[in-house]
Amino acid sequence: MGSKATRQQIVDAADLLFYHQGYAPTSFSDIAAAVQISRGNFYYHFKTKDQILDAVIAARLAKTEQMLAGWESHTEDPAARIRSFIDILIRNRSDIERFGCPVGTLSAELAKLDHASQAEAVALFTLFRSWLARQFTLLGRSADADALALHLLARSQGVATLANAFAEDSFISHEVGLMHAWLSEIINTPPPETAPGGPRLKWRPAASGGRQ
Amino acid sequence: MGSKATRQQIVDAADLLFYHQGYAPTSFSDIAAAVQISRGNFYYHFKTKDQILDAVIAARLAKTEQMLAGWESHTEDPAARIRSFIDILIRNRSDIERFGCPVGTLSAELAKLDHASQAEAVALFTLFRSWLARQFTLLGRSADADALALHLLARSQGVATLANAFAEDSFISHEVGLMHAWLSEIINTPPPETAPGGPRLKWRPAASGGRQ
DNA sequence: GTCTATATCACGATAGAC
DNA sequence: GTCTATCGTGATATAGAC
Repeated sequence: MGSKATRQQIVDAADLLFYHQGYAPTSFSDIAAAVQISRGNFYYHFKTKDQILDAVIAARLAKTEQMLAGWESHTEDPAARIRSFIDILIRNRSDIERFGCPVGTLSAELAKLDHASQAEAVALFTLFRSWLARQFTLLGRSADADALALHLLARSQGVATLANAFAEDSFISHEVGLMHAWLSEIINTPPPETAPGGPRLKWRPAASGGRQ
Repeated sequence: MGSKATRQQIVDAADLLFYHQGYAPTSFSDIAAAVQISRGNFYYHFKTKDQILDAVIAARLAKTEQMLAGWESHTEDPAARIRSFIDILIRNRSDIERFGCPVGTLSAELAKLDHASQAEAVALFTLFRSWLARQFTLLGRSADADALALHLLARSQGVATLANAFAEDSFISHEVGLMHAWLSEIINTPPPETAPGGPRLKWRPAASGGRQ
């Protein structure tokens, strides 16, 4: 087993533990035990705990970029891409009910700790924010694309927080339904600061080429 | 200075520190330093850190009940009461941008810690939830009052989380505007599972007695 | 009720053998 | 690259003087 494999194992284990337990409460011993290496060996790969955090955030950024790129390549329809985002809440439901959203809870924890890497954690949010804003722009909402992106991000964050607190059966699916309805209304509503009858959609469904 | 005063000082200081730093990262020394007493004296009032947490949660519950009762006594209009809830985001904006929502962040942290008092932290959410549901019931939405309460709670939680991450000028006020608009739409929309023309509002504004 | 002093332990981090 | 052994610190918590 090479060094890269061990380093990767550490990052993966830390990623999971930071999500499940939080950053501050997770000790080197916890991570070392999960990877089944000694604490001493640990310091060959990372000098400080902060370095592990940075590596975990970098890994999450890369993984998230990959996911967003995957959604973009999967369909040309910006609305369908946004629906992929909304449905994260469904796909990750059991994890969210137990541990909340990995982005939101890490950002909140680092903010309280006044941690130097908080800005990098927020970059994870920015990744979603920019990507969503791009999709809304493609839908002809360039004027308020960023506001719509923030709104949708906030909605999903709130659902994650309350699902974590209450973990009730139909709450997430109900709220996801509301978010889909909201998106449909956005699509069928003229954008702000544009006279009715003006350019409505920058994106139009292809005649018959769409997968869906 | 009597013992009750010292105990109260400890609870107040712990309340603030748990909000600002989080529960786990806050040490006895931090609290003792804030109250300016010795660590030894500390243990005369609280045997364990968990006991302080319980006292802090109990204090928050009492304070929240008082706040909600105050809103109820201030106006008979359930919609105005709900607007008081929404506007917390405005009133506490600077704190929320720095530390997030005290209810949501504590609940999330205790969930990750698998802490025994997590249920009591969730009780804080339940306080708002039941209160909001009662107001929606008064508005004639008894069929979906709880769902509306959860929805509004989630919206405000999401706004708090993103305001904490980004802390941008107009985000909170913009989202609060959307929440007010949503409430107005709720009021002017026939409730579900009730035929149009049926009972719409259980509460009606007084002929001229209202303050607003 | 408040203090000083101390016990005990886990933490992050280092040194050095292999 | 991995290990054992260990240091220094700060944490919770206790004991006992005042």
